[in-house]
Amino acid sequence: MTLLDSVVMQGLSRHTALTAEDKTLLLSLELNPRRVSAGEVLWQESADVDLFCVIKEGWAYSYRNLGNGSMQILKVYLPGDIIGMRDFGFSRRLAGVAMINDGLISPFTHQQLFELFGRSPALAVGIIALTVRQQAMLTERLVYLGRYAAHERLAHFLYELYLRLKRIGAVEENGFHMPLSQEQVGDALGLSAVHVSRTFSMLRDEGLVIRDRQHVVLPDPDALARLVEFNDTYIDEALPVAFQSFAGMRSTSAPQA
Amino acid sequence: MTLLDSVVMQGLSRHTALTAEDKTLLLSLELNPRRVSAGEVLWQESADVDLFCVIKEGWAYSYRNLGNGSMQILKVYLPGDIIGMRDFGFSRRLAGVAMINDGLISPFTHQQLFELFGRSPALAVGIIALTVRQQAMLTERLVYLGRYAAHERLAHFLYELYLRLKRIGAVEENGFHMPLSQEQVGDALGLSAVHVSRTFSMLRDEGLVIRDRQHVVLPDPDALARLVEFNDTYIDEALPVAFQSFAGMRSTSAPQA
DNA sequence: GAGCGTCGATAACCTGCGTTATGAAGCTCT
DNA sequence: AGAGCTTCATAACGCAGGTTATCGACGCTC
Repeated sequence: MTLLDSVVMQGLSRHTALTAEDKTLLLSLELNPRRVSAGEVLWQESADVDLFCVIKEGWAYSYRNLGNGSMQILKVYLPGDIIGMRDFGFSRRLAGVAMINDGLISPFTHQQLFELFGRSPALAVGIIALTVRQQAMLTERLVYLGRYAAHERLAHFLYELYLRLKRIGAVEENGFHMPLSQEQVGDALGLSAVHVSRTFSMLRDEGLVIRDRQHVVLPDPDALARLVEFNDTYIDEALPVAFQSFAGMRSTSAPQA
Repeated sequence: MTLLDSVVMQGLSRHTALTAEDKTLLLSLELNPRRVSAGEVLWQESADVDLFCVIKEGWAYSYRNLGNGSMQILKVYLPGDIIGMRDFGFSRRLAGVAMINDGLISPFTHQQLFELFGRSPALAVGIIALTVRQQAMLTERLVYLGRYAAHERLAHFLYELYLRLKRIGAVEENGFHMPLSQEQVGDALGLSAVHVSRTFSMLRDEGLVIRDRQHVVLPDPDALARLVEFNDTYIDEALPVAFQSFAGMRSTSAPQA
């Protein structure tokens, strides 16, 4: 259902125009898919940076284990995301990555990535743009951790998931599957599991979030968006024009407004 | 005292080998230096991304103004840092940037950057590596905001400044000039100014930080480093070998261990 | 050198969130 | 279907850190 190419290409072609050759190159990244099970650690912090992955099915998260025994989840990855690009440019992993539920991933090497970059500037630009956007999401979370209260953090987190899932067609009637435990949500938001539970109850009482086990419904997404003043620049905005020329593209389509 | 080239090149040559032509190209970025005064806003959030800057003198910070009236400082920039690369790949600024004290900056355009990238893969790799490291520092701050107490955040913040300043020769006898107000430190760490003051007093009482107005001394930096379990990977680590070949470098020097 | 504005220290008070505990509901294994 | 595990809801309690206020020290300008 979530084929690698369709998801990644959808993301890329949003930014740049892709030739048939580009598409073939992209597909070459997903030649070796592998089943992974819930909880499986793809790599640990400080491990050598040998490969990156595209998630085809399932959710994953990157995390840091801290000296005081707690964990900070840095980012949640959904189908179609590329994992590990954060470590591009380093020789050791800055964070571990683990699967949240069962899934299917396609690992590829540094080598493959460099080759793809060398052969297609358009893809290089597209992949770098995706990476930059992921960093922007991290920055957004930083702002929330620093300056917002628990209910705003949680609302923002859920709304971001909602938008990202909608883009990959995983939202139905404003509802989606959310395989994270409240403990994990807490680790992402810098809250205790207990307080996440309290905060869910609060959002429920205000009619903003309905949740039944792993199913979440946002009855009025716009109301949530207003609550968190959601800044969606980093999710959808097109590349600046200067990029197009740098990529030396045989582009036929104009960037979106 | 802090010439652009010496600082940036020092950072770059740590990662890659630079030819004479590379150095000339780099110097071309600093042809139009401009004096700026304390508090001056270099650009606002949402402004068009037209240029980037190298800081030659003075400190700056990037920030987000929030709907609830507070501000989150994302990152403090020191002499030799490149500002604005966070927005590379976007057409609007994701954050504003303002000067902390009087300084000297060298703005350069998208155009110049692309040209430099096209002419020197080594410089492209080096600059991207610098950008990636800055992102890693942001991630580190995110972890601290999420999971550490005030005294640990402050200690980490000061120790990071100490290391970065030492690299550019701005530390003398474990002391350095720190032009941030406690209000600004609070905005960076997600704390109130009052609590920053309390926390400074605490660290003073424990003999870890001595401060007199804008002068900060860390009597025992190693003790501080242990307190925050400082992870300095992202500050000094060399590029992975694969990068060297990708850059197609006429390299004569080997990367550091 | 008097007046003013900014910055920092400290105190008093309040609250949001962490911690610990308990019980209920669902999941898995046999 | 019962044992044991994990997840979640809710309550009781304590504390770290926010808020407000006051005062002193310093750095401006005229």
